[in-house]
Order: sequence, then C-alpha cells, then structure tokens
Amino acid sequence: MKLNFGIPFQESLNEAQLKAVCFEEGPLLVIAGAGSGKTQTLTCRVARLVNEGILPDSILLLTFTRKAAQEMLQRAAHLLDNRCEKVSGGTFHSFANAVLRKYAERIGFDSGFSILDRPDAEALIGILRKETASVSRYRSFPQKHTLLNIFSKSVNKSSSIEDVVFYDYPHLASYLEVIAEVYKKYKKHKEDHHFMDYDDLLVHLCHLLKNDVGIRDRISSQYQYIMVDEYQDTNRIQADLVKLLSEKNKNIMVVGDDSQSIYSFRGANFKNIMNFPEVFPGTRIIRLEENYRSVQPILTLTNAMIEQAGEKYTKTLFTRKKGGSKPALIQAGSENSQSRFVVEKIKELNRQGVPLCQMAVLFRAGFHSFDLEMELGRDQIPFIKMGGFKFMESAHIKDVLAHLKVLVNPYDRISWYRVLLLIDNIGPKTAQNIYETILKEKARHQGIFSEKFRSSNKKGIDRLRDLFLKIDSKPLAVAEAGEAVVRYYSPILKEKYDDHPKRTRDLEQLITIMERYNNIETFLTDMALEPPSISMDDTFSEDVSNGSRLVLSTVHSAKGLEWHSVFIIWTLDGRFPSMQALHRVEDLEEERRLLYVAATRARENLFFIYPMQAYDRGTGILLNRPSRFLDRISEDMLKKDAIDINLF
DNA sequence: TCACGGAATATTTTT
DNA sequence: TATTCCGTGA
Repeated sequence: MKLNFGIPFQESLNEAQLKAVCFEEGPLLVIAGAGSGKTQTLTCRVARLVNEGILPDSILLLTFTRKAAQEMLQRAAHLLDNRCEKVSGGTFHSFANAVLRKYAERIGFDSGFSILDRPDAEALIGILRKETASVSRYRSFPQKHTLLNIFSKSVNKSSSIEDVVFYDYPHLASYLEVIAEVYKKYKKHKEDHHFMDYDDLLVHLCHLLKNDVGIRDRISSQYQYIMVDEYQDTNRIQADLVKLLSEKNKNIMVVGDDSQSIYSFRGANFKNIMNFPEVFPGTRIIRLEENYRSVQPILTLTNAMIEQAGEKYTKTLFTRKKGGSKPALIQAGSENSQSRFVVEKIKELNRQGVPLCQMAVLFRAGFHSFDLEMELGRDQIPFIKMGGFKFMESAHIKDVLAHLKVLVNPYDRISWYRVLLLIDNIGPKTAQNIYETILKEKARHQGIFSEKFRSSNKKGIDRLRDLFLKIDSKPLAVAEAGEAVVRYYSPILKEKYDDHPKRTRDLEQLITIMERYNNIETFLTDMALEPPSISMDDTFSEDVSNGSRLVLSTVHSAKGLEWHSVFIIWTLDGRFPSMQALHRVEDLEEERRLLYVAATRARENLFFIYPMQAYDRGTGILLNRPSRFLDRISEDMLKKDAIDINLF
C-alpha cells in the first residue's frame, strides 16, 4: 500500500521509511541501521509536515552537529520549498543558547553571558588549579584537561564528582578532596563572571524548564513536532530536555542506532534509546533495515560482529546490492609494513579508477596514523586528516579573539591572561597583578593604565593601551575592531611562529567572517558554539590540480560518512579494543560498536590490518593477537592473510 | 620572575 | 605531529 502526498519524494522511500515519514501523532522510535537512509527519512518527514501546513517554527529538529541540521533542512527545502529552512533546527547547545539568552534573568544570569569553549574552560581550570594551594603538595595531581573531563563527566552523567573519580579514575581517588575543591572554585568563578561552558548550557536550560512552569508550557506548546537525530548519543540531561520539551504535544520522534553508540566517554547513555518506549508510553517502533551502502559480504560480516553484542535492539541489515568481495584481515610484519601495505593497496585501487577521496583509513586514536602519514608523504599521496585541525582552537585565532573578549567582558580573566602573556617580559605573576588591579579598581580595560610597570614592560603595555584607546575612541564595526587587533597582533605573531604566513592568512579569513556580524557579542558566541567548519581549503588550494585526497580519520570522526574502500589499521587486540577498555564490560561493548561503526563505512572494499606485534607501553604487555572482535569470525566471512614485509 | 629548550606523552571529542 | 610540562639559567 502506498500513500500519496503529492510530493515528489515518496517513490524513493521504502516501506519502513514511508511509515516513519507518514507517522502522525505520538512518540515514535526509529531504529535506523547503518546506511539505511535515516537522514532521508527525517528530511522527508520535515517536508511532509510543512507541506501539510504545519508552521515551520512549530517544528523542532535537534541534532548533534550544526552541519547535520543545516544539511537536513536544506535537503528538505530542496524537496519542497524554502519554508523548510525556517524550521527550528540546530544542535542541543545552540537551541539552549537561544532559549537562555531570552530567559537568562529567570535563572539569575545576565543575558549577556559568555560561553567558554574547551580551551577556555581548560585555561580557567589551569589557573584555579595552580591557585589551589594544596595542589603543590602532590606530585601527580591531575592536569587541567583531566580535571575538565572529570567535571564534564560528572555533569553529563548526573553523578557526583566522587562517583566519577571512584568509578572512572580510581587512581586519583586520593586527590578527591582537592579535585572537589577545584571544582567548587570553577563553578563559583563561572557563576560570578557569567560564564557558561558547554555543559552549563544544557544544565541551565534543563533547570529553567523544570522549575519555571510558565516558560515550560510556553515552549513545549510552541513545538508541535519534535525530532531528534542520533538519539543513541544523548546523555541524561538531553533525554530530560527531550521529555520536558515534548510535554504538551507528545509528538516526539527520535532516530538512532543503538549499535552505533560510541560517545559514552562523554556521558552519552545508549540506555536512553533502549528505555525510550518506557519513558514515552505508547511508543511505536519502526526499524529501517535495508542498507543502501554496502555489498552483502560486508554486511554479513558486520552483522556477525554486532551479533555478539550484549544488549541491543535486534535488527538484521540486508541489501539488494549484488556481488562484492569478502572483507580481509591482514597481518603485517610491523607497523611500517602495515603502512606500506595500505599505501600500495591504495595506489593499486587508484590505478583501477577509485578516486583517492573515495578511500579512507580509519583508526582508534589520532596518533595511530603517524607512521602512515610519513609513508603517504614519501609517496606523495595527498591526504586530509579529519578531526585534526580546529580553526577556532588554534592559538593565533584564540589570541585575537581574547582581545575582543576583554573589551566585551573586562573581568574575563582567561582572556586577560592570554592578552597579557603575549607581551614581552610579562609572565603569569605580572599578569595576575594587572588583573587584580583591574578587578579592584573596576577600571575596565583602562585598568592597565593605572598600574605602575617596570620599564621593561612599558613598551608592550603602551602598544596595548593604544589599541584599546583606538577601539574606544569611536564606535567601530566588528570587522574594523578585528582589523585593529590583527594589526596590533601581527608583530607578535611573526615573533612567535615561524609559519606566520599561513597564520596571517587564517586571520584574514577571520576578518572576513567578522564582516557578517554587527555585534561583537553575537560574533563571539557563534565562534564558541557554531565555529565555521573551516575548509582551510586555501591552505591546500595551491595544489588544486589534484583535488582528490585520501581521507585519514579517527573512527569517531568518520561516523555518518561512507567510502568506496575502507582500511582499518591497528586492529590489534590491545589497540582496538584499546588496553584501557579491557577491564569493564561496558567499555568493551563500546569498543565493539566502535569497530562496527568503522566497518559499516565501507561500500565495496573493507580491509582490517594489524602489525604482527607491538608493546603496550603502559603495561609492558606484548600485543600479538588480532582484535578479539575479528579473531573468532570464521574464514567464510573474513579472509585472513599474512603479508611479508619484504613484499614492499 | 621570565624565557627557552628539550623531553615526554598521547584514546576517542559532534558542543 | 603537536602540545604541554618541567628544569635551568639569566
């Protein structure tokens, strides 16, 4: 039976997809296997609703990345018309930000709160960590990034610092009190200075909706239809938010795949998707099991891999794609032999007509590809490593932004330190003195004028003062202020980095971005929340002649993507699954899902490669078995080969 | 108190 | 690869 909606997409949908698209009212759980057309289903549903006259701004589409949201709405607009672009869509965080800006005062916040991105949060913790006197007594007190991980996990799992430390960081148990002390300071500092880190956005929104019935009613009435993508990666707070937001209309559709839940280390809880039917009584479940991506031999293997998983919604993916060759597990003599194999195989496939950009090498951790990167360089094979560079997090960009942040919020300590430490002969101590003077005299950025400085500092301080005077003297457009800062910063940049030409170009890009804004606060918020997914393209545009580049990626960053041929390296037991995950069943299960995600990225060819042996530095154990997730799989599904290092 | 250099070290990271 | 940490000397 086919229904007709008079819109041109329905022929492209299979029966299960169509059911999901046409689903009317109430809670709906869509279990969407890898490559089963989940995005298309969501997209079509949005288009269908809008087409039937539902107001776009009463539809809410929540995703984890800004890119995913944009893409879906654009595709929906393409199917129907541009009403779809008006659908409220975005990440949980940007949604929270938007709501909180409106109602901040209800939770005792200034609507002009600033957002701390990860480096900012770490920097703040770094300062507080040093300030905490007792830290110096301990030799191996956790570093700032570890502290932030602990704090964040405690928030995202809604459990106490104590529980997180005992459960996930037992080796730090003796520092518990001091860790808790730093946490308290961190929290207080954020409150005092109207900062929110990423987690706070969700926490405060949740708090607002829970405690303010009026606002909760207003918001949950506004959204008639709510859809959530990648539901298996939501954490406790996000699940609560979904529940609160859908309170009035109960038209909540979540889409996800429990087998692809790989973010528990960030507090994601795949139980959310398992428990959904209990939390929302009357839930309909629809399974999307037809895979449009991989050939059958790959699906047969990946089905077998995930079959062994403990808890899951059962589903069996199938495809109508014919042919295809059996995936292979390859033992290489050494790490370098592994790299050589990959390089040679890629060259071979490339000769057969597979473009480089249709091949990917995936691995568990970023540094696993170092040796391969060198081999690729030697053979002059162009590649792009995903998840690597973060435009907004690079030092020079942060430097420039810090100057603007100080103008917006003169009590922003992290940014002040950042700005001041750039000046010659100013170190942490001097920076602290200056900051305290500013705070004491409530002197905003003019505060730097009043302190008496040693003559060795004078020149640098004077330059900074000139900059602030210039920006103060007349109202400047965002980009003009940015240009002034860049002009001030440029000599420092040249002094500090020998690759300054490239970085200077980045700064020019930043100015270009600024030109789109007429308000510095909005600009800064966007940079923290929705940083431009910089195609640092111009870095590579010099060799545009060969636009096609091989992709190197961690498995996490590869989620949702697909390639003609996929190589998974380091499938050595102890690397993948990683050593740290062996002690706990849940962790091991997540590793299994991770390898599953990696393997299901492949359309035609799939290779697992591992070096014959490697020492684990942490434990001193010799790793010499292939991944336990592959070892027990029979030869019918997985071809097992050893290659000789001398072959290459 | 700061700057410099060398060494160590690294899960995974949509916000 | 790249970032960060620590010790040393000025």
